[in-house]
Amino acid sequence: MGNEVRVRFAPSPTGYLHVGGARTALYNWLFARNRGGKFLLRIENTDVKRSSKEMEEYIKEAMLWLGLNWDEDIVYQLERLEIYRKYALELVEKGLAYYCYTPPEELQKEGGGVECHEVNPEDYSEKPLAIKFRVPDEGTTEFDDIIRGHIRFKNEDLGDFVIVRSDGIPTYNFAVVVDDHYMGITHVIRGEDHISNTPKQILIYRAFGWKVPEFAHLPMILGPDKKRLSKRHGATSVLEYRDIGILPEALFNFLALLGWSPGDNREIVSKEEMIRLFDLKRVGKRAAVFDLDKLFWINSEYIRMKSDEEIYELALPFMEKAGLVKSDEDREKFKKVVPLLKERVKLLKDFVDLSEYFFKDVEKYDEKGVKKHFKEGVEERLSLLVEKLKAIETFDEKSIEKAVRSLADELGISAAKLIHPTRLAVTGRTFGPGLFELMAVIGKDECIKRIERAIDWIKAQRRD
RNA sequence: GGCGCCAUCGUCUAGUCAGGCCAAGGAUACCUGGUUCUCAGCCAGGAGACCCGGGUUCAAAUCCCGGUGGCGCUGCCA
Repeated sequence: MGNEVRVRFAPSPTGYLHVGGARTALYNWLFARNRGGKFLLRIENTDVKRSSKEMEEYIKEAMLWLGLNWDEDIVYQLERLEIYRKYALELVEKGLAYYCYTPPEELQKEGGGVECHEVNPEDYSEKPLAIKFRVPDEGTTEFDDIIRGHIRFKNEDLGDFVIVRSDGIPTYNFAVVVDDHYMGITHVIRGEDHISNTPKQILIYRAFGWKVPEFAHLPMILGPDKKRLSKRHGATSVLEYRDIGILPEALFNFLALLGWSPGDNREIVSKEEMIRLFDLKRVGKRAAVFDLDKLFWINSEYIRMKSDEEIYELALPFMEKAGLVKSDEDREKFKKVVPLLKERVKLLKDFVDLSEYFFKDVEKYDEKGVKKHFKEGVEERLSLLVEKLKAIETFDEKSIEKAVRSLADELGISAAKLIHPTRLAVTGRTFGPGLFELMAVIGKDECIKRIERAIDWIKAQRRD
């Protein structure tokens, strides 16, 4: 246990788990698994007004969905208030921290700028006092960041800072140190936005005489406009990606490679490989833009790697939610549809759009397709095809193809001239899986019905 | 403003620590051609980057300095 690696992810339950936080958690997780250490979860709920149990549950759900399991009991900051208080008092006794008073009116002001000077607690015994940490006027505080190398701050630039608020709740910088020490954290892996907090935290470690952990500050994740990723860039919550049909393995792979690379040219890397190869020293320094296109591409790769059965199970809920699959019969049909569409989808939810005509009547025909394929004389050709189809006994891919091609031969036209109008008649669309396999799934009677309906529709159009 | 971090194709990146193998490699996205009944895919090809300026060196994407730009922090938020 002495040199066991222990890392943590410490979200505050004030919002959903967004992709930036997820990547931080993921790197902590990979690092712990790589080193055979422990990955811990701490809920930083000291911002009582904005924290909620609901958000905590969402965060845990998102982590588990991604496969980021934590090893020990969750630590809740709010349950540890007396402990922070005790340690803060210890610093006051040592003269390393002091009480200060600010009139309540002043505290209402948003955005800080509140002045507060050292006071004698006995003179203010009835009034709420905050505790401030005393930063040395001189010298520097330095550390070696695993990712960024040596970083130095002048103490005079830091300035005294509040460690316990007048309501008795500790501030982030103080609670983090007390908790990380208590949890035995050996490596603090977090976002680059915490670099400037690090010297303050180191000063606190030293004030207690505690061992300072290693630090690794990860680059930020940006939106396409190079601004910090936020809601206005669209989906940022991990669960939103689940809900459009991103596979957890795909998001995991994508996020892991956003800032880190195993060094070879691979883009698709299994979780096991990542655990084996992960190295904080190979994490990049510069902020990365979150590229949806690449995520979608990775997702389509993962979809293709899975078996038809697995994809059926994963996509079924999307189909049921959309109301396309309602019965056992529908489910049987969808099982046959999956292999036809698996290579054509980027997201699981794409199955809904692309498979609609398997489950519903064709209500309209693609406009451009009509101009291109429903030309003079198609209705006769389609009628002849219907006759051929009616004669088929076993309505499978082969026999359908034979029927279509032989008719084309007899008419002296290219098969394409028959195939495209038929696809439009049967699916309403100009693109999709191979016509013969698609028709086999839809079934003989339904195909004939749809073609006849199309013939009627075309004739009706001619009259207008 | 102050302090800090960062800077390779549109995007993700390899290469930077240990300067030459880099007239900069891969992936994605984009364009073209091939394959197929269409689409997707697949195959082949194309266009596309070392932020700028100095310096060190026989040699710099790589080291040093300056500038510029982006981001972060600057709260009794985390």
